[in-house]
Amino acid sequence: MNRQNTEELSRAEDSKNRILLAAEQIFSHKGLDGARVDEIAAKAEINKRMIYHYFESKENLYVEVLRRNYNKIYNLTKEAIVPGAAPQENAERALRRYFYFLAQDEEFVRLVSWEALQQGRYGSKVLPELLYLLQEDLGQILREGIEQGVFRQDLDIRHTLLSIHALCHVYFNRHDMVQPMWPTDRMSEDMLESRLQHILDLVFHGILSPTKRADFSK
Amino acid sequence: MNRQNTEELSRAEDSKNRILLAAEQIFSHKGLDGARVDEIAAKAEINKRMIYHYFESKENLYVEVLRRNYNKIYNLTKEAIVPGAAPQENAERALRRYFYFLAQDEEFVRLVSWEALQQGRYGSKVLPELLYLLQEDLGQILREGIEQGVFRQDLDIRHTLLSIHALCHVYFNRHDMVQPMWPTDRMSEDMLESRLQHILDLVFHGILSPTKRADFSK
Amino acid sequence: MNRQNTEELSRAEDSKNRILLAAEQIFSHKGLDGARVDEIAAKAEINKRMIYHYFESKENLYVEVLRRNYNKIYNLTKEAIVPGAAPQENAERALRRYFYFLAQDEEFVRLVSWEALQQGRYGSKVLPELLYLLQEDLGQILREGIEQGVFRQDLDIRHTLLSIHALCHVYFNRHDMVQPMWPTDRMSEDMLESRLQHILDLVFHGILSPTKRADFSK
Amino acid sequence: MNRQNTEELSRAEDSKNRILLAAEQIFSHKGLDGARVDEIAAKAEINKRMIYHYFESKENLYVEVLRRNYNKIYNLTKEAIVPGAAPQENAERALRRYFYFLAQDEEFVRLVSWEALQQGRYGSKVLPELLYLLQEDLGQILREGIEQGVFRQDLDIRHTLLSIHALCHVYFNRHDMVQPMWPTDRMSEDMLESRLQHILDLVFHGILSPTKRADFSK
DNA sequence: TATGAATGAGCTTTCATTCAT
DNA sequence: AATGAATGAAAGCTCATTCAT
Repeated sequence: MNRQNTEELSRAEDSKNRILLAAEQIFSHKGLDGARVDEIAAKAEINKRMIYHYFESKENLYVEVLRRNYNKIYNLTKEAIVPGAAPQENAERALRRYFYFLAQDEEFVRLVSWEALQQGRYGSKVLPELLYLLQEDLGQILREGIEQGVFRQDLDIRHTLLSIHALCHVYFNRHDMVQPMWPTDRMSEDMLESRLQHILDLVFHGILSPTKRADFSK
Repeated sequence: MNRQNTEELSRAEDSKNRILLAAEQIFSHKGLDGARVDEIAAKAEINKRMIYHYFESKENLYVEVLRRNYNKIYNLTKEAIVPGAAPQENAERALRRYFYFLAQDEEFVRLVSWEALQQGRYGSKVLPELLYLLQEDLGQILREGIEQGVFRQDLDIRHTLLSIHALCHVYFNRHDMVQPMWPTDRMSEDMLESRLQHILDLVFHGILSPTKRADFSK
Repeated sequence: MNRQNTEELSRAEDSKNRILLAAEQIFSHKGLDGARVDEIAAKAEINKRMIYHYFESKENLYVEVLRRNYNKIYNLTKEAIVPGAAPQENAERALRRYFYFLAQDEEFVRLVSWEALQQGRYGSKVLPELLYLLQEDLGQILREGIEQGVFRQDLDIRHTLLSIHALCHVYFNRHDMVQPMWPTDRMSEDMLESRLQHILDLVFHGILSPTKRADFSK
Repeated sequence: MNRQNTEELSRAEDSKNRILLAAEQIFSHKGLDGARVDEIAAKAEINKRMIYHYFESKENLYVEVLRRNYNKIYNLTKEAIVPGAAPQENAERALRRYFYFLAQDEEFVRLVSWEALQQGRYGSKVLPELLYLLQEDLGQILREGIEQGVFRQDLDIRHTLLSIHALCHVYFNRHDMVQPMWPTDRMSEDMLESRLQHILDLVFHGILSPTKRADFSK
């Protein structure tokens, strides 16, 4: 009985998962309005009815997909911070981790972007966590760096966080711009690393404290 | 007869314009799939039938809106370049102009973003112009700066252009992130200027050539 | 222009009417849940879409049908009352009128019955008018009759009204009981008149005041 | 093994009963079309599948519920007839019994009404029994009364039976009319008794033979 | 006997598009 | 040039019913 229950449960759990996975792909590519429930059902290889059984509505399924995705970054940067390490080192580690997380999961990037355009109507319940992450973890690194005199004293932390976010996302986001700019495969190891290096370059040599640089006469 | 024709024509022009304006607003806020032809007709205060008369289909109207918007930046940065002026000065002028152009026309920003997510399916015919602008005009400034030794010799122009784009757009794009980060009105003069200053800071002190800065030991 | 408008309007009005008529028939026979929008559209010889254009939802169409039907009895009994005439005469006239109104419009009877079973969920907004009619008009006759000593002093007006309603409706309502009880056509002139006579008999000789009858020892 | 079988059987009986009870409630409130199999299963606290196991289909379950209900009145009035008692006394006893039977089991009333509206499509197999009851038992009393000269010679038995039925049912049927007419609880002891008294009054003083009343000049 | 998961057919509703004037 | 009315195709969603265990 117990085993049977377990089996049953796992079958249901499996179906739910297949739906979520299919939905994730389709929502991330076509958005909420562009996605078709039939298409999701077909991709999940399940009867459309089950989608409503498990998620009640298309909109709700979308929110669930969002929630699942936002959860992915919960523990992402936390681990990146090594207490006692140099702020610059911590920052680079966190940034690199963030960048490669996005590289690994373009669907996440796209979902976040759809949400942004839809004015966060659906994800607003789950978005704050993303901001929390950026502001608390990455922000913490920046604050420490400023205190220790490694980063510029006049650094605007919030703008900097937004900029880091932008510099990473744009590469995965703006498919349409990136593709025509480079002949190489956008997602090749080399290309990724070169983009990350550019970001680190840009970010650090903009945020390094004046004492680290002799001439800061703008 | 002639006068009547003129009147008719101008009335027609007017109708067409009202449709385009209404469409622009609605498409920019809801995307192609989210927009409703009825809504556009209502906003344009015109009979729905006229939309098909003038534009043949919803999709076509969308492309027309895109084209109109991409045209806006044709002459944007060209004027920003003052031949003979210092590259840094030219770059700042162009960047400022670009940033305030976006600030003035958020609908443009949003339309471009929708397009990006839709994999440039509709705007692909018109997008190249945007890239042209960035690569030719702003890119030209960067190239000159490198040649003149003002900007770093190892600067990746393409990445830099993409980054500038990202740093500007993100502020108008990610409504959902920006709003909760600052208490002040996102579009107030002060906030806009502070964002622009941050971008200039970040960009320049990352791209200035090593000779301009004493210590560039990365 | 004006004529065109009139024509257009009447065409729309006509469509709306066709929908209402078709809906009335189908709702009255199958109820709200049993009715199919497709069936209504087919019967109205109109595109299903128009139903939603004019009535917004199936439920709303149902309410509209109810309203239309309840309106039918607005002026029904009012005209039956001849001021100054004997209460018994007025009552008979009103009752006869009511009975033949139901006979003429079985759909009305059925709609009212569906509503009753659905606990007046949809018609509750419109039902009060029906009650008003019974209580004000027919009730007025009864009150006068009591005052004039023609009807029993202890007559419960509300119960009597309810009973009159029941005695009339049951004949058109309980198709399933009536049909097997009589060999003749339920709706033939003779049958209708015999039913009405029975009702009048039952009602009057129950409500006539004791002074009109020698022995009222129950 | 035997005991287990017994247990299984009684458990089965119990399940069947729970289903029937739940179905009765839901069908009586929402009708065949309005009822949901899921809802019935939930109310019966049983797996939906069992409904099909025991009853094969929703429609079949409905018929079973009807049959069960119609059976309730089998022996209802039979016992009411006391041979040799005065017809009026017997009639009153039967009528009272019928009225309070309905009062006790409103679900029965509602089911009968749904059936009537659905043109007796499903109950036609079981309805005759109800008619039998009325015509045989109550009808018998009326016939005796006429023979004995207690009831009017010109009394139409069938119409009278139909009327009695209507006068009783309407009170439990037309929830929507009754509720707004009285401030008191519709089902309170006082209200029920007052309704019954009204019916008896109405019925008897309409059907009592002329010899029992001094003046029957219609 | 009992169950959780699944299904297909069909429902209400929506939408871009076209007809008739 | 302009409009109100109408449409077909397809969307989201629901339901009675059955499968697998």
